[in-house]
Amino acid sequence: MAAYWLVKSEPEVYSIDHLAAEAEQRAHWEGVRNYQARNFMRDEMKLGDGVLFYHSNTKPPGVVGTATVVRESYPDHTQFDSNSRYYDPKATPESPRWFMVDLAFAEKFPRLLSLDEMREMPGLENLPLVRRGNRLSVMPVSPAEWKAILRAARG
DNA sequence: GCCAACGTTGGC
DNA sequence: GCCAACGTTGGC
Repeated sequence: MAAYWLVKSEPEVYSIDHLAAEAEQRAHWEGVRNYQARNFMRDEMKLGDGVLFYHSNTKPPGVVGTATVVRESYPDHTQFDSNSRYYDPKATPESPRWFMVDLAFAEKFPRLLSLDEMREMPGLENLPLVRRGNRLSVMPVSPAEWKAILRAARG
């Protein structure tokens, strides 16, 4: 059975509309530079998994839609590119440190489901997103949480 | 723009 | 291997 995830992105950098506008509506999920988030992508995200798309650093922050994992993990090429803001001088092609998956656009919700609303919803207490001080940019979502969020966001 | 939270780095 | 300094995230 497919698993579920949530990924964060600053919409000014990369929004769900950017993803929907890509060729074939799919893109590399590059630039993740946190080990815990990387491990989820590298080891656990599987083809066909569902992904909640969250807009951070915006007013208000919240979940705006969903995507699907269409390619499992492989090295993030931006770690080798000294011109990239994601360059990592300690990474080599022989021993890559950072990984990414490919995501395809699936759905844009009729409205943004805000972080505040999710904090009020029963059943999301264990979602890292709603925890104070949380900074994880890729996190697992349980089937029950997924269902509750979709129901609330679709109205 | 501020700043709390927290992950990472590097000196020892 | 500890931990202070530092940098980043991300809500507000």
